[in-house]
Parts: sequence; C-alpha cells; structure tokens
Amino acid sequence: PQRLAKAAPPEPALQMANSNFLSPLAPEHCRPLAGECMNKLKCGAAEAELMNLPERVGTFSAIPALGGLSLPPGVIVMTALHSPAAASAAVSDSAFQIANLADCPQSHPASSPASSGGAGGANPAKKKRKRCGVCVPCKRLINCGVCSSCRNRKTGHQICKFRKCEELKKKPGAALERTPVPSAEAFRWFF
DNA sequence: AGCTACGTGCTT
DNA sequence: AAGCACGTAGCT
Repeated sequence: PQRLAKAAPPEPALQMANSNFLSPLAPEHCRPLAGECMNKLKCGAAEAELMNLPERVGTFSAIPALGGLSLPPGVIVMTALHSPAAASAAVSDSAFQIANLADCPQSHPASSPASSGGAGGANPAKKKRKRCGVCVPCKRLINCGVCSSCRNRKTGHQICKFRKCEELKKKPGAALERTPVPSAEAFRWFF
C-alpha cells in the first residue's frame, strides 16, 4: 500500500533516472533489458510498462494522439484497455498479470521443479529461486540505472533494486504466496 | 561462451 | 541490519 509513496528512488538523481528509463527504450526498441519474460512480452510490454510506471504517467498521458505514434500493436491494445480516465493501476495491472501468467512458464510453480531440472537434480535446496513474475518489482521491465545495484552491476551482480522480486527478498523459507488475481477474473478484462 | 542475477559470506 | 563482492546456477 505504501509502496507508491516510496516509488521515488532514494537517490537524489531523479531527473537522471527518468532519462535513464526513456533513452534506452526508444532507440533500441526491443532491447532485452530485462531478459527472461522480455523475450515473450517484447517491445509492446516494455513500452506499455512505461505507462504503468508511476514516474511516467504524467509524461505519457501528455502524448497527444496515439494514432500518430509508431507504436507496436501491443501498446495500442494495452492503451485501449484502460481508457484515459481509467489510469487506475488496477486495469493495467491485471493486463500485465495476464501477460505474465500466459507467457512466462516461470510463473507456474508446478512446472518448475521438474522441467527446470537442467541442473541434474542436484541438491534441490541449493537451487536458485526465480522471480515470481507477478509482484510490482517483477512487472517492472526497466532498470533504474541509478540504484547501487545498477551502478555496481559489474561487481555486484545484482538486479536493479526496483526490480528485485518481493518473493526473493524474503528468506527462502517464507515463500509461497501469490495469485493476486485469479486467472478467470483476470480474463474478464478481455470480454 | 557470455550474460544475468540468486545465494552467501564478509564488511561496514 | 544493510550493503558489497564474489561464486556460480540458469539461460540464451
């Protein structure tokens, strides 16, 4: 609940953060900054995420007409889903959950242990956990570029602080709490 | 082979 | 307790 209030990066360089969000996207377009799901959600989701970012709402709602933009179809769809008035995060959130659940196998716990057994079934307790894909940080596709994790990427080997999965922040024992939106409920948005 | 990012131990 | 650095699992 208080997350929104904390959305602003602790670092003073908010301006820089903004340019950091925007610049990498437009030019390189499909740049797989986020890896993993980005492969499937691709550009549409990446750009759509911009809409979802609190920092960007103002910026993008100022864009005059979507019709004139050379945006990928996905963006048009997402935008149509939540009409200008419905900027409430609820709608786009659900849309993203659909995308995540549908496109990202990682989101299905049942399939992970067996299928991902690439490691040869070594000690299961030693297995790396994967991001849940549904929490707010997971849905974020862009690195802020200013947090310590981003700045120390070379030595830190850590994901952007604002993209760090809520589940992974918890200790391995206290996991297993998800499904913020029931799938049936989620699909109602489409019809 | 190279990259991303989780787990963990060390430092502050 | 939080942050950093490193090893390395998992993926492309």
